[in-house]
Amino acid sequence: MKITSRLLKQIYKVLYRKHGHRRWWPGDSRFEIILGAILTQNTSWKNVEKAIAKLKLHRVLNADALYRLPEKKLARLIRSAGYFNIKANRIKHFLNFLYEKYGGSLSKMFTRPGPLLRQELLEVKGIGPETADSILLYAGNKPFFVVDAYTKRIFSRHHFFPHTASYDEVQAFFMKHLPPDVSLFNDYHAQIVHIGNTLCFKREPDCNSCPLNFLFSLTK
DNA sequence: GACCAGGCACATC
DNA sequence: GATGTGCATGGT
Repeated sequence: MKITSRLLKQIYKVLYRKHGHRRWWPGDSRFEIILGAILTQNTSWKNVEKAIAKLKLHRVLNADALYRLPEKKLARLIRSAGYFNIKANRIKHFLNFLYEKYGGSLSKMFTRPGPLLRQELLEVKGIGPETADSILLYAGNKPFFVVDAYTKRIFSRHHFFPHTASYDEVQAFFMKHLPPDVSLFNDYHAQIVHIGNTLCFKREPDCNSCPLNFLFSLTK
């Protein structure tokens, strides 16, 4: 318990020393962060950036404009992010939720206590646990640890938990062993994505290019 | 041309 | 509860 906690903190320290604070989420506004969280579902960030740039170019990267924009047009604008029909629909579901429940105000939405807001977000079609937690943490500054494919892959491969662990189990693991610090949760996830993006994923257990093998070699 | 990317909903067993 | 499938573009 204590050892795991120390190890997780140590891992973060090594990553922080190597990369500095990653300054996440990339985005100029809370609304942009939320949109990015939906657009990046199972999609590389580069493709999302193009879609966001297009929304900016067409001056619709705000709740009011997007709420009024027909879904078909939205789908065309976000084409580069992949799954564009599905994602346009998901964005519309979120906007309907935002307007019906909070009059279109993110400030109002984020006055809601974290656990309650998380529940509400999960009821929006198209917002699953990772997207909800990304919204809560990166747009709302609420201490929810974001779990993604890299987090599961890297840490299960190093036996912190079985690879079959569910999202909630993995999240509970990190939140049990780390203090509920928004800045720490913010950067920890960002660091994990960074090593996930930059290092290889060979299947050999002793591959020194694999993220945590690489980390442990630094901590020795 | 195969494989992957910062998931999610839905069907089926 | 676990497992499989569709959704889609763009980079390697």
